[in-house]
Amino acid sequence: MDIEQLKAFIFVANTKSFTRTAEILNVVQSTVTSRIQMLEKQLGKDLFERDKRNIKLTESGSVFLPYAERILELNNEGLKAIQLENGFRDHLIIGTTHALWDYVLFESIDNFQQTHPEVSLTLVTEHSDILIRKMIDGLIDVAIVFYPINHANIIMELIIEDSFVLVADSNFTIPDHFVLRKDLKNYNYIHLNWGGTFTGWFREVSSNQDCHLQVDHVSLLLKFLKTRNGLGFLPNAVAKRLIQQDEVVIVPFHTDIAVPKRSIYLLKRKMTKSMESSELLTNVLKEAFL
DNA sequence: CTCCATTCGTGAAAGCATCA
DNA sequence: TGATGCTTTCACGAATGGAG
Repeated sequence: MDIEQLKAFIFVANTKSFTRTAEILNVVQSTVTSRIQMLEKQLGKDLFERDKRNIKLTESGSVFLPYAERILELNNEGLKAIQLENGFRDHLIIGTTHALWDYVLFESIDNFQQTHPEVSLTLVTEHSDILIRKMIDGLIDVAIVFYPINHANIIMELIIEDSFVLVADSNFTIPDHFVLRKDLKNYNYIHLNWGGTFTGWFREVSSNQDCHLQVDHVSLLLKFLKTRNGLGFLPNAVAKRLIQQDEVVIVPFHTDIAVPKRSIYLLKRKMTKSMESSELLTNVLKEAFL
């Protein structure tokens, strides 16, 4: 029995799919099959009931699942304990997206480490779906993501219901009237697709018209806002910090199609160790959004 | 160092169910 | 009924480890 077999078992149990598990673990599907088969052979029991279309845990599988999760957790704690040999009291791995690191959480994390030198941190930058996978896999302790998740080993908390604002570079001359959606193309609109509810909303707002320039990173958007004197949408949480820093200004925007909300969630792995540090850190992270 | 057995992962193909 | 999706099986190659 090895860790890879246990991971395969836990993922198949959670996803109810060998194929999905293979995608998550970055192996071909038959590898998942053989790992499960090996595990079943070693345990002398079937872990899954397969019919031709669906799979579900057998009674033995259900009994074994919490033990498998505990073994994996112990393995991760062991790895973490080795990392802590260099004298830190705790080590936490935190993940969120580029935009939130750069424009919302950077100062808070910086301050946290200065006030808590006994806690070593590893910061991970990924999209929400990958962060959630890593959380489930026990590779991340704390994450801030845009999608909710329901998992036995993860505590989820809604931080804020964010929204979007139209912004421009701080040198932009704000018009004395509301910018309307039909006006966007006359204002050098630069598009950054924020995903989720924003995608559908913007499609409606723009009447499915392609944008002249699309970017995939906030820093790039800011550069173009400056050089092209253009407009672009930012989440409130990101815009707030940039307004404080005098980088951007809000441009009054009016639309008959309500600007969508976007929930931001804090995910925290249920841990037996590092609970105190994790609590301190998550409070700091939450405060950054106030 | 070489040989050989074992283990592991891969792609292709087969078999089956579901759905339009 | 064909397209699609899912799991299993099989042959193959690469990596690994033990024996001599």
